[in-house]
Amino acid sequence: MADRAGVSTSTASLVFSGRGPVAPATADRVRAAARELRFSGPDPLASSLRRGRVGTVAVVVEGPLGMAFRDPFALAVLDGLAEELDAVGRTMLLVAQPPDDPGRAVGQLATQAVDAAVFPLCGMRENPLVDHLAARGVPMVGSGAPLDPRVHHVRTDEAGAMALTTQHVVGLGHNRVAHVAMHLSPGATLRRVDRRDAADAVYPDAAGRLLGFLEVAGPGAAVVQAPELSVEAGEHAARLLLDVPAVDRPTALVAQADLLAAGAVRAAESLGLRVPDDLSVTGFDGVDLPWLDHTLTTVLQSGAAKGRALGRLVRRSLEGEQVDDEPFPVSLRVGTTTAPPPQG
Amino acid sequence: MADRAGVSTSTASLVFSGRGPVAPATADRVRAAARELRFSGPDPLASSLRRGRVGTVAVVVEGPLGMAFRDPFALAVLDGLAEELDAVGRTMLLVAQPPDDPGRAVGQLATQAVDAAVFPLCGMRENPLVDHLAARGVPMVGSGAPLDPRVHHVRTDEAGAMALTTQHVVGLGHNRVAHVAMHLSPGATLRRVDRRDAADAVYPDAAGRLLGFLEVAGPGAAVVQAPELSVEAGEHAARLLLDVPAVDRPTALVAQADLLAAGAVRAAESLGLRVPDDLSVTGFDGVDLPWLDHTLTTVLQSGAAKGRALGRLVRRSLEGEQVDDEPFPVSLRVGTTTAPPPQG
DNA sequence: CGGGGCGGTCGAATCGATTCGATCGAATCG
DNA sequence: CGATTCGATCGAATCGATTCGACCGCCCCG
Repeated sequence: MADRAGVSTSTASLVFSGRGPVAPATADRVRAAARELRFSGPDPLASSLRRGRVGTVAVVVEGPLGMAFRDPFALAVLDGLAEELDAVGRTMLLVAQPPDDPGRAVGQLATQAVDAAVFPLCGMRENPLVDHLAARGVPMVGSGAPLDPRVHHVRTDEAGAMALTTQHVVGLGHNRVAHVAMHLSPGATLRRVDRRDAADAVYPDAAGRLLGFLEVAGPGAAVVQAPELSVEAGEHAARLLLDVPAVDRPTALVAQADLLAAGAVRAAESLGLRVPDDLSVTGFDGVDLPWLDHTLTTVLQSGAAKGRALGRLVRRSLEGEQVDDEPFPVSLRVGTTTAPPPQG
Repeated sequence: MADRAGVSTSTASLVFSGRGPVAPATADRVRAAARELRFSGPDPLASSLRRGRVGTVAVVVEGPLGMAFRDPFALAVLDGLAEELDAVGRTMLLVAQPPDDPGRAVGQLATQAVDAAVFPLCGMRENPLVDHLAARGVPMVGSGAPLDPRVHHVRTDEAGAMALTTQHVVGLGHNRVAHVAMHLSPGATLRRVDRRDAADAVYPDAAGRLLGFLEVAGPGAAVVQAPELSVEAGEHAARLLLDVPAVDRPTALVAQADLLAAGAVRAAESLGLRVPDDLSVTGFDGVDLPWLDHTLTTVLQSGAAKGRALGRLVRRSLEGEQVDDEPFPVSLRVGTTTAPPPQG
């Protein structure tokens, strides 16, 4: 402690925080003494303990970081969130919550002080972490379906959004429309699914989109679940749907994510199908895929804007405001991957 | 505080930390009282203050998060790091350090308690953050050139590694070999650079690789600097080198990163050049590019392994060991993007 | 039967700030 | 010239644990 400058700790504190009235001369003496003693500011821990806030917001992502951030959309959300949190001097504590052991994260966070927690990607239902944080009185915000009333949400109408692209291809005249869904639960495998699977789903965004699709395409439409959110997974899933006799082959593939849609485009090309002439493909998110030689027809939602919306919710919770869920708008972008179905 | 269970705070602490000897009956009473009062464990802040450790490691990345993590290699490093830190119960505090205002991050971290700091991607030289953290006595580790003696490094021989691919294409018979470099300094622009630029570079890894290339290819070889690490930037840079009369056109492009190399492949294809028949292309890192129809000839370094190595260095620093810099091995992977130069 | 050792519990000091109320001198005002 | 106010500074309580040394029975062994 730098009270070697001939002043009390109280005054030194006043100088560093810049709060109370301090004579300029005294302030200079304190700063000089601090420099001399190589004192680099007040101890963050002690300071936080007294003031009751840490300046840290937990960001919970599922599974390995490398996997979660393979999705450009997630990155954009993170960016927007960081921007908004930066503005109020908060930093992000990254917490990975492996789907196969969601309790681990509780142990991790139990010893961590945080001002708030964000579940930026749609969380699962019945997350033990939510219970823990609620007990500690930590405000929580998330995006995705409004699952838990203790979490404030940036809400997307997943079903309605998914209906946008589905409606678009149906409107183009397609009547053999199939669906590539994201994984509905942790550890999901590549397989066909249907309406009933939506009810058991752990991830409500995937389930919501699935229902939105079936609503428009009809309950009999073929659906394949991709085990993870990646181009490869999308390719495999699409191949399962496309590698059949031509008469049964869908003429349009509606995917739940751009990454999956990109995989579908690749699958089509490797099977000798031209997009969009032989097959229409749609995605979801509107991310930047510079290596893809098409502009995907997709549901446009700005990841950065979503991240900022989450950030604003955090800020408001931190200021003690009563916050409501906030709707998040999406729109249809018609690209170059959809066209009327081939003749005959 | 849950000493309503009829015990002192000391005993309650013993129960929660599981350290001292406590009668099973007492422990149960304490736990019951805790549950009853909805007490969710000791306050992390107070606990950290007393014990002197927080369980948090700062991870400093340059620029917007979304940008930093666009590079799959960076993600892999992060994953490896997370894995190793997880094992010792440490979480990661993400700190963005925008290159145009490196001082910002100091303000951010000044109010944050951390046990250690990691500069996972090669940091810049003369980082003010390093001064601040050194003053606080926070151990630091990083990868990249061993710039600052206060930072312990996982060290890669950038020049030697870059020589690997360069040597490979020269060995195949190429004598018009050009180079696509990463940005050498913040705010770099797409332009030709040469040996002299390496001396002024802020990012020593890019500079090291540039020197390694020139060492083998000769000081007269053409070099273009890409302004950022992305496929698009690589494509533009490559186009600058390739879109010239055929007699002047390089027959091999040696890139400093796989992302740039992928861009170079795209540039070649859009110019009607076949890879590897008309043009050989090499990369650096060995990341997974599922959408690329080639296996890049590249310098293989495991991002996950590098992250784990960083994590181990952190652990050892935390245990108070005297740690040395650690060399990190790389190897040449010959893929399908290199071949002897076209005849004539 | 008495002393040594041990398991269990408690008091009190400590970690390093923030902050409220008190104090004190000087300046202002009537 | 006395009373009031204001600005600057200081003391002490507080935030909520951890942990060391002390204390106290009880058991075991000589």
